[in-house]
Amino acid sequence: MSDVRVTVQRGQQAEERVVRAGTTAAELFDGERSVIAARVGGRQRDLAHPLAAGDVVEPITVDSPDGRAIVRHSCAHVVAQAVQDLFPKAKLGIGPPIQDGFYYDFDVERPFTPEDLKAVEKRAQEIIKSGQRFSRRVVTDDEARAELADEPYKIELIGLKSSAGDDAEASVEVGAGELTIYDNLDPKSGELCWKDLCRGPHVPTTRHIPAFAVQRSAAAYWRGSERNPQLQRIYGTAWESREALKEYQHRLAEAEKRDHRRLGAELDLFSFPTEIGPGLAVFHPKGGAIRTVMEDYSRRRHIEAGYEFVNTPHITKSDLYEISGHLDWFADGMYPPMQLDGGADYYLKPMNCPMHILIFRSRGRSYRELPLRLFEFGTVYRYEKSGVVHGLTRVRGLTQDDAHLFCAREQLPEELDSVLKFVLGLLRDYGLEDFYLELSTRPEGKAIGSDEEWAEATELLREAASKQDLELVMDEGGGAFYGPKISVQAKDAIGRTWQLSTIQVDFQLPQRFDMTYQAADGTRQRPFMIHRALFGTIERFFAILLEHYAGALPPWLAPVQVVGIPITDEHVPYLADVAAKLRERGIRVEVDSSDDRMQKKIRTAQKQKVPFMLLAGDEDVSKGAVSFRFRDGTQRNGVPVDEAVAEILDVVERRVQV
RNA sequence: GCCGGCGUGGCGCAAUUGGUAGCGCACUCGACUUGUAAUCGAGCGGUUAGGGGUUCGAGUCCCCUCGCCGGCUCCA
Repeated sequence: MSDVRVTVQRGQQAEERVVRAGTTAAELFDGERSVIAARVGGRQRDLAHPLAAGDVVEPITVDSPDGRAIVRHSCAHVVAQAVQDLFPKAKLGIGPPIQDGFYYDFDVERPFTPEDLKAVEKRAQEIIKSGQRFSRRVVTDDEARAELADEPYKIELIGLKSSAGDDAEASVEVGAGELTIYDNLDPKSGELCWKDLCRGPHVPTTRHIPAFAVQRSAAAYWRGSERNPQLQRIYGTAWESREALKEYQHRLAEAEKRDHRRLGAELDLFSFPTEIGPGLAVFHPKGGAIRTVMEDYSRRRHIEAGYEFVNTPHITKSDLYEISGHLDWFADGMYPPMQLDGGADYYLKPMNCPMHILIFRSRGRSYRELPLRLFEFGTVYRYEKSGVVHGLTRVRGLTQDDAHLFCAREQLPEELDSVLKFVLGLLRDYGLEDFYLELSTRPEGKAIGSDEEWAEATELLREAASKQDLELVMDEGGGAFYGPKISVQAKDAIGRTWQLSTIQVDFQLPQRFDMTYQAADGTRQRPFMIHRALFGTIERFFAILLEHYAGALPPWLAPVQVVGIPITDEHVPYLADVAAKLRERGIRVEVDSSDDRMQKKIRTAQKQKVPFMLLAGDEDVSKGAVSFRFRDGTQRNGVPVDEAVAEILDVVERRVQV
């Protein structure tokens, strides 16, 4: 056998190695237990892959993003094998790795019960322990069809591969080019235990799945279309170690504690009375206090940035949405109309833009007025499908902090740049720091306007986005029907991303509504329109902030900023005086004069996540002082009242977290 | 909209094989007056989401409706 020369690449370091021809990646990384696959010439391969002369080989370790995905993909196979062991009639769908885990879809006679899932997890554990080998085998389409005659969904995927090439939804199973089947072989006898159509790669044996858990089951449409049959999907997770799995489960528990629906009830912020209807929230006094601060600060900043405030009604005749085109696209998502005034259809308003356009159109407009920036906290109603309403993040009645900017063509680049800067600046003031931008382009098949208009609008947005010194991600086909959009994606305190602000360039509605202004040369010109929501919706942004801060809002946003806690009843009047001083300066302060003991009052305020507790007993009273207790449990005693007031005011005015 | 799960006082939970609803927190009243996360006692509060059925008897079993939860689809 001849020798071949290969390059082992580790990060920036490359190492030349001479090995026997036919040497596998596994042999190359012999003894490196964390290596579970390799990238050969840029393509992910099994460790059993034989190397060829000139190959550049990179190890893929189990704790890398690619490595985890491979472990999860392999674990999905094990779960599928377990399911078919326990439910021989189950037909396989697809089973890809996803963020933090994997799923596998099955066509089964009845949905899985919690007990079924326990049994599946147990069986999967046995399979993992048995150390079955993942063995790759290239097959022709016809061979695959013959072998998988009992797996109708797999057959369909093979058909997709030959017709559509690299179909995204089928890619994990069949990939592009050659078709492969992975056999799971018994380590001792070599006997075939299970097999699945799959592109791979996989870990060498099931023992290379260090830690996993079956999480839940849910229905999912085959190939993501509601016209297709529903399959039963099992979600699971897998990690490089038991510790990593534990940490992940801990993260899930933390996220659950931050759930805004839970915090909303615990902190008495809002509720969804069933008497009102799904997706229709009421804000309680404390939630109302937060909203008011959010809105007031936003208003102030909008005034500073040259916006003008408008107000528009909540219902309208259908004409508006016929002209705008919303009725063509979104009639299903609107509340059905009421017939009034002898036959006119009145709709609850699902969008503010047409109304703002009518304000623009209410009189002749001059170029001197542009850019005209109209802003409104506009409440709209959308008939979201019953299965999708979710806390405050997906509701049926919502308030957009909606602005429409009307400007001349040559003002667009400057206006887009400044609105992006404005948006990002304001989001930072609310405590979000980590952003990236997403550019959504024309949605195929459901868009109005010419290719040229779309291209121009998209390019304008791209230029504005590229000036912001932020990562820009493309979202092909994700735009609205009337124009492309930039969305601002923000990461929260536990690393989840939320789509917040959207900025859209719209060439269409100004045409549809025949908007004009008079230019300097006396001609009539068509204005350009930018749609912009900053929070997106107040309700949703409220929820995001609540989860970001885990309910412990920074003092400027906290519904109750200060609670006075007397050591005994005698000290209530003294604290009432302190509270009055704070209240005069606009601080939201309460004195707990209940007949609870002082310790209990501290506990109560702590659980309500109040930023400042001010305690006062004889010692403080005699010195004209108060004692601070902060949310983290630390305290500062004997602070002169004026100093305490000044400190609280300072923190609130600077909008910092404590 | 689709699939599955769930629905017990304001909140969190309990109630052996169907036998007639209980606890903690909160709330009200009383006592206590205390220096940094729960004082003690008493009391109020439920047609077990709503409706129908099976049964001598239903919170427990069956059906329908409503709502919530987890997903899918959707998201102007």
